[in-house]
Amino acid sequence: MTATNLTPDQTAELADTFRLLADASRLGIVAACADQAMSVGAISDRLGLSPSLVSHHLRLLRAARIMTGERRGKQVFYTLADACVRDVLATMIGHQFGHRPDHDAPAGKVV
Amino acid sequence: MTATNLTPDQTAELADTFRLLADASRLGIVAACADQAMSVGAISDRLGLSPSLVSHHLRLLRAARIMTGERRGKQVFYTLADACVRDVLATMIGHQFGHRPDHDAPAGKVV
DNA sequence: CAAACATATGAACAATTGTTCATATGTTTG
DNA sequence: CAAACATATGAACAATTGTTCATATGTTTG
Repeated sequence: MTATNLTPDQTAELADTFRLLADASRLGIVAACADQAMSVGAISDRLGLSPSLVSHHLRLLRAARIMTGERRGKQVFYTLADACVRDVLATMIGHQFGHRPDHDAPAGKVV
Repeated sequence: MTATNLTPDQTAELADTFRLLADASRLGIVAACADQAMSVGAISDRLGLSPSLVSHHLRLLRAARIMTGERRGKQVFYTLADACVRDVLATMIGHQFGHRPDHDAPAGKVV
């Protein structure tokens, strides 16, 4: 399946997945849990986000099956649900950083 | 560089990139141009989007250096700027499709 | 069982953003 | 140069969404 042949439905679904990675708080949560499972409180502390906010975001990530949570005592530990997002992150990190994107190129003259 | 060690700035920057892929119209444009350069009009026809809308989106994709345009006569042909997005798309398409995501899992009981 | 802790949820609001419509800019052809 | 075509841009609006605050649910410990 090549990227050119995506059905509108597949495109929309894929866009939905990207949308969940398209917020700094949420992406931070995902990245923080990429290597080891982390409790909500630990994520909250690490990223400096309120536990409530982290929980809200985790709900979205759970619903999209990007992350899963497992309760251990009072705490709930979250990890990436599968290798997919990890791979995407690895690809992005490998490419993205190195050439400065320097936002907002003048758009007038294209050529 | 592991995903866990992203600085807040890097996280925000990466999220910005994901945000551009997080809209069905824009992702459709990117996917359509993944294999060969396409004119604005051709993209517009293929996806059933107004030329104006396509142009607006292309401006964002250009500014983020995800796509580049080259004028040939009256038309401007667009392609992916580098292999990065192509790789990300390939990774996503490889993983994502096959296991139905079936949105909105009940969130109450985590375990 | 009550208290303390950890996480989850709902409502409300500000802010962002995708789309449309009208118009401008750039390019070729008669 | 005027007309026709292709693309780009700006303003305006509806809709989506991230965050906060208050409160609820779940779990352990005295």
